[in-house]
Amino acid sequence: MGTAQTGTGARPPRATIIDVAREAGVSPATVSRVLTGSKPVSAEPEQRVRAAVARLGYRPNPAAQGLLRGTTSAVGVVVPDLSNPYFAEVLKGVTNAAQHADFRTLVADTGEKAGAERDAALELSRWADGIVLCSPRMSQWELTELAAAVPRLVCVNRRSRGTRIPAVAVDFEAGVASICRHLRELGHRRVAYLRGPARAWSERARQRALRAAGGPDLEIVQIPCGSSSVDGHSAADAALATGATAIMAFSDYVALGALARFDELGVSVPEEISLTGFDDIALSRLVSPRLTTVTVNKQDLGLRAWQLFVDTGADGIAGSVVEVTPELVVRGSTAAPAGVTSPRRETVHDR
Amino acid sequence: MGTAQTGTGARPPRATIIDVAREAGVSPATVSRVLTGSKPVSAEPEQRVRAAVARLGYRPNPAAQGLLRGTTSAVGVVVPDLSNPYFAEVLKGVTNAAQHADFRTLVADTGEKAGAERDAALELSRWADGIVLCSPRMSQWELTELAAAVPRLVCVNRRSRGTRIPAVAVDFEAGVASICRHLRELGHRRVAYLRGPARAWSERARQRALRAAGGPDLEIVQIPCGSSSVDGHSAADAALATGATAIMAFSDYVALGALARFDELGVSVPEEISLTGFDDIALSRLVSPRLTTVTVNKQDLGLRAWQLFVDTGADGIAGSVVEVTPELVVRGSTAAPAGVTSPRRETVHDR
DNA sequence: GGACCCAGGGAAAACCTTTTCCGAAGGTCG
DNA sequence: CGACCTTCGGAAAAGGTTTTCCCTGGGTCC
Repeated sequence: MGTAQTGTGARPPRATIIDVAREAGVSPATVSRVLTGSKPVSAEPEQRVRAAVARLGYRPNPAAQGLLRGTTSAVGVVVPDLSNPYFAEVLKGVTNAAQHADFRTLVADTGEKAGAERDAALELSRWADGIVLCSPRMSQWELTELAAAVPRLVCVNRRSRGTRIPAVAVDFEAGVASICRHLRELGHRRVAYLRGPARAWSERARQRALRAAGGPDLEIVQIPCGSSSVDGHSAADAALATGATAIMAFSDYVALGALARFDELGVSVPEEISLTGFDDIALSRLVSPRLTTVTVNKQDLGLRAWQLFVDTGADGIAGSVVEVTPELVVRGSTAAPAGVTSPRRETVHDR
Repeated sequence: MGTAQTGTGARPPRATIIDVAREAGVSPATVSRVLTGSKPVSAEPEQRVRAAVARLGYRPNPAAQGLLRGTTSAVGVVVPDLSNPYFAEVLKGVTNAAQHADFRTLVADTGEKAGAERDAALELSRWADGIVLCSPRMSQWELTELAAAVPRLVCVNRRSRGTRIPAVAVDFEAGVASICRHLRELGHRRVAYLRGPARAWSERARQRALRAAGGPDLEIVQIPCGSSSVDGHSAADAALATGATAIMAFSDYVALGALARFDELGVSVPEEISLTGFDDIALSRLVSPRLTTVTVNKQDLGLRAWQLFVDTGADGIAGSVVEVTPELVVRGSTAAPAGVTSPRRETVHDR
């Protein structure tokens, strides 16, 4: 009785617009007009068409529509690693926005392999009207070439100065700057920085910020590290050895690894050493002490990428870059260094 | 010089198979045969075709292929919440397997709204050859009806006894049983269970296991809770009030919330109370103490769902159900209750 | 040397929808 | 009352690919 086929066995071939037309006693053109509203249809045939559509459970074949319109109503999202909650959140942001606009989302995971990004994006772009490329690790040259080959390309967390590739990126420099300011105000003078992957664009942005923030009243010691929590775990000892009173990690993940190591070593945070992260992932609120970090709304990042995607005309113009300013959130993992009376300002909370 | 169009301005319309045929001096049929290998083509024309394809950067239009073949080479994945790393991992498993088979992955996020699942799956199924439905919250009746309306439907973590819907599910009962055994062997006699969402199928499976495991030597006290870490945080006090010596949480997330609460209260784990999770998410290894839990390979879950998807013929037969047995992993959050000398078996590690 | 068979390639249909073009009918204004 | 305009709906083409059908040419066997 419903529209759904509840039989278990052979599935009848899907009804076409011709079946509907026959059922309603009109031409296929009329059915199309009723469904798309491209041209008005008088009430009586419209009724018959709608009834026939419901009766047959007809839904237009997207392939045929796509063939004719030359457009797919889909957006492709390419991420380095779906296991990373950061990218999962960005994907969610894009998907939700796209769903709202009746767009489908295609997803590809490159497994953190820079070499796979190009092919994944190219392949996905056949099935989509454009691509959202998250934190691409590929070279600048490769990216430029890709942008020319893909109808619409939007980058997340990768700005390329020379090109006109639309991008939405966290303002890493502002984030690092606010962490540095926070630590300096607490009285820290020597900070160890756990570096991210050298090839990552966001790491280079952080380095720029560190050069600006470092100075006579804030010495920054660089420790090679990485982007995973085990990297942070391994690098923690070297960071301690520098004699720094605070450690600034590349990301929350890295910071959590370091935190686990300190726990093993019996080094108490923040009493003996302060620790900061970056990104504000969900876990950072669950560990003890809760992590002082910089928060970025990852779903918002995805949403803005979508908007950029929409704004970018099908002709591929528009090269706007959206910067998202992250916010410092002070929690329990930072304090004044031992021997320094904490400055009496309760709300260091940046805006 | 390369195949990619590096010009910045107007994008030329994509080359069609007819352009290639003209360029190679053959018919479109021959081009198709070269590319699909559907019929042998002699060496000399094949060379010309391949050269022309490379020169024009031709790639077949998937919409046209889909229209003709009646198939999309895509699989849709419907998840309750992409922010949940659990589902992100399952998605990754499906995507990787699909990528291997030259399939695209479409994704939809229902925002944990059971009412949205049906429509999302139905809509996605227009663009895909089938659907992988993760932890559906919808009613049994609705699920059965959906299975009839979607070409191929595979469920993850939801078995429905009456129907022949292929499914891959964690053996929650075995997981809960192994946790209970572990706690009993440590000497615990009274355990508080932080319940998951009542409507979740996996919660009902856990209840079955608890009924089997509970008995004179193991009393289980049920505490209403939920599935998020804040739920665990809130329910922790009630669990403590029961006087239980161990707490079994619905999931790792919930357990982490409870752990954070214990930290606030100054209740030490595992000395004063033992705590267990379920799922073994990445964070569980980073907190202190590290969480005793049951590990399930979420990507493997996705991979097996894909295999089931492949096995399920286009005619929709096959109703096999794959059960994945989770493994107990003992870490620092469980110990013998106070006053009980820990039984001397170092490796309680289940198989 | 002739007949038959096989392989290779071209023409055209089919897949399903949208949209343009056109024809017919009805209404309105002169 | 007639002519023109408007509105509605049908026929047909277009969109790009695959595949079937068929034809031609060359090789082989008798």
